[in-house]
Amino acid sequence: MKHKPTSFDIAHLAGVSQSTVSRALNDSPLVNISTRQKVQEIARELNYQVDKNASNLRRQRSSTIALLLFEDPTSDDSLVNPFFLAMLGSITKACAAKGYDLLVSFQNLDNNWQAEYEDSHKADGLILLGYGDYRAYAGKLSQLHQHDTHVMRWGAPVAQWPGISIGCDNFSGGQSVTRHLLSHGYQSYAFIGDIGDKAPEFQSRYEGFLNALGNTKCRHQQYDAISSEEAGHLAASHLLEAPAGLPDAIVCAADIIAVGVLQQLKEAGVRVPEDIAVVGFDNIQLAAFTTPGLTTVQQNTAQAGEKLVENLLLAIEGHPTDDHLLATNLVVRQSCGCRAK
Amino acid sequence: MKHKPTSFDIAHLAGVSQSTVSRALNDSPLVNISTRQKVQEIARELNYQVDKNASNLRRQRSSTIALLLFEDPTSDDSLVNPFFLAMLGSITKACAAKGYDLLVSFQNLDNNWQAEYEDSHKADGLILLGYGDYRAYAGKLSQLHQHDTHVMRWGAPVAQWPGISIGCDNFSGGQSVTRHLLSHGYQSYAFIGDIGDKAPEFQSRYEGFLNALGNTKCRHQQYDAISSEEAGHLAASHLLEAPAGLPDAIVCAADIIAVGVLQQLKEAGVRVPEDIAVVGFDNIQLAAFTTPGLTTVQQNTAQAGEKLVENLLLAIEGHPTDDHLLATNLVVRQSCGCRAK
DNA sequence: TCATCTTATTTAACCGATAGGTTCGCATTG
DNA sequence: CAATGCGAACCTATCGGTTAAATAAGATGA
Repeated sequence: MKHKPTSFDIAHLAGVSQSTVSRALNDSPLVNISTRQKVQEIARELNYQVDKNASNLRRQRSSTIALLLFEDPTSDDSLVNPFFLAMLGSITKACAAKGYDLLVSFQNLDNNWQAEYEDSHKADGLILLGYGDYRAYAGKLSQLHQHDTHVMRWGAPVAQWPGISIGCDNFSGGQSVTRHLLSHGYQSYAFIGDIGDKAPEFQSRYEGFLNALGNTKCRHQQYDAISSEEAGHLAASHLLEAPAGLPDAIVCAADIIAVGVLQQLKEAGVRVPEDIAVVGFDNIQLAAFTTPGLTTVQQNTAQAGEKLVENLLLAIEGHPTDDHLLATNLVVRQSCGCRAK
Repeated sequence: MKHKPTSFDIAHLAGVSQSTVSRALNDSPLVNISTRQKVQEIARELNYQVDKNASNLRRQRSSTIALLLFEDPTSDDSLVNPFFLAMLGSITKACAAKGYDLLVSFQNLDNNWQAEYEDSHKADGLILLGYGDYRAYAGKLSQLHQHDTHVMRWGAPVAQWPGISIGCDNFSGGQSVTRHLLSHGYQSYAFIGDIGDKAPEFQSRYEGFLNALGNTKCRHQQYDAISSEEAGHLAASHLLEAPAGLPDAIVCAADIIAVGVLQQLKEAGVRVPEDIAVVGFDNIQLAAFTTPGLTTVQQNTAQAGEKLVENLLLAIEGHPTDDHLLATNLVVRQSCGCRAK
């Protein structure tokens, strides 16, 4: 057998027409159960596989989703990435469960995603996973939206931005980790992380932080820092030099920042958690290996992937969906002052 | 304009036949340069994109490569993964550069990859990226080979296994890191890592280790360990209990193992590198954050991705290729005894 | 001037599966 | 006995390109 078997080959062997084969393989009730089985049997023997391209062409859909990862070249991706890998894993699995394939690509903002993937029928919809300076692609988003592309974005919902997004509940995450610190009895707090428009996630975390402190008499301050170790260094040294002295606890908007903070404190001879508590956000794998182990907030990536895929498929089928927030999970280690396990 | 523009729409607008449009868009010299430009101009205005499915169907190729990640459920993937993400990044970029798309999927060994991807014309070839117990899929490999699937595998070449593989030069990597330790003047060595058939990479690293020690009078021993932190713990405690006492230096077959070793040594009150040197292999991101920083061997993932894609495309085009080893790069930190930067 | 060769386009045959419409055969019913 | 109903399988147009083969118009040469 030199050439790949087609449905005609099966039709010939089964003594039926080719269209009957197609129906039989799709388990159509229009064809008698016995012929159906006979056809399927032959298909199995021949190792027959329907040609995806022919099928897609005819059905005008690809049963494929494109996952676009876009990165801000200025950010240190080697430290952020693991989170996306976890997402990738859960997204591929969710896609597979729904019978969709996943096309993955790293993108820059210049590309015309709509044209590249949806117009060409390479994919039925897009999932955007990005990090870095978000403002850069707000314009892109509205463009996609205008084209009626089926898009699902990972990240915090932003009122001004068009389209649907799925993200973790940064507010309650920030709230719960702060409450945990409060339960230790700490009186003064510092939040390290940008809270401007370009970092909506950090902003929500900060709001959760503020909300938790709410009616307490605790003092608090805030320092800017992008998502990087260096920014953590810098912010920590500012804290160390502050005339007011160190707070009891530091809430970092991201684990990477916390890692930088821990290093800086260590250099300065400040002990964690004896002298000061430090917590992060993200639960990157590194968090389990810092000394002391970093108490942090974990995002449910498995659920995130499922939700993204699920809602995207709904959108493709024409059902309207809405933004969605996923619950976070407090991961307690030692940096908050809890005893070692 | 309600429906997606097709080549017929362009043909109509340009006043030429549809086939001329197709040729013009493919920059065929068969069509006059002026009509070519006119057609391309119109296509641009309409935001036309060729339908990938139609094109693929006719050309009998998909311009897509499938990347199959398969994992051994017993291994702790959260620690191994970052390496694969780096590979993923370089592979997507290499594919994009060659005009190929990348389909990504996590797989288990039961699936019929050949049928799933190549027979269905979803992809023109496969790249296998796996870890864990390699024996499990040796059989799978020969199956693929029998089917003449176009496959490229990441990993050490194994004589008995069919198919081509691209891997890093584990031998010279093990050799160079061991030589570096020798330059510190250490006299006795331990290698931690499995050296059986199921871990061909570790085996090569071990051989490099032995080769470096070669004619020296240095003593050396070896302990089994799979690629996990726990295995590192265990091996280290064996070392600590050994009547012969601790060696001067430990070469771990993987960074994760080294991380476990470092932890165990720390608990036992053994200082690194003052009392004993420890080195790893892989340069996982964690290696930069251990205390002390882990000296290790880095694999060139960017080059690896390129080579995998390049050779796979060659295979698809029918040109025979051969196994390929990539150079490694020694990353010196403090755990080997070198001063802090 | 007519035959010959280019060059530019068009015609038409696919690629392989899907789905709407139709036909065929057989059983039921007025 | 002819008319009707119905399930099962078949016929055929179609999806949107690609490309070999056919054709038309224009240029070259004897």
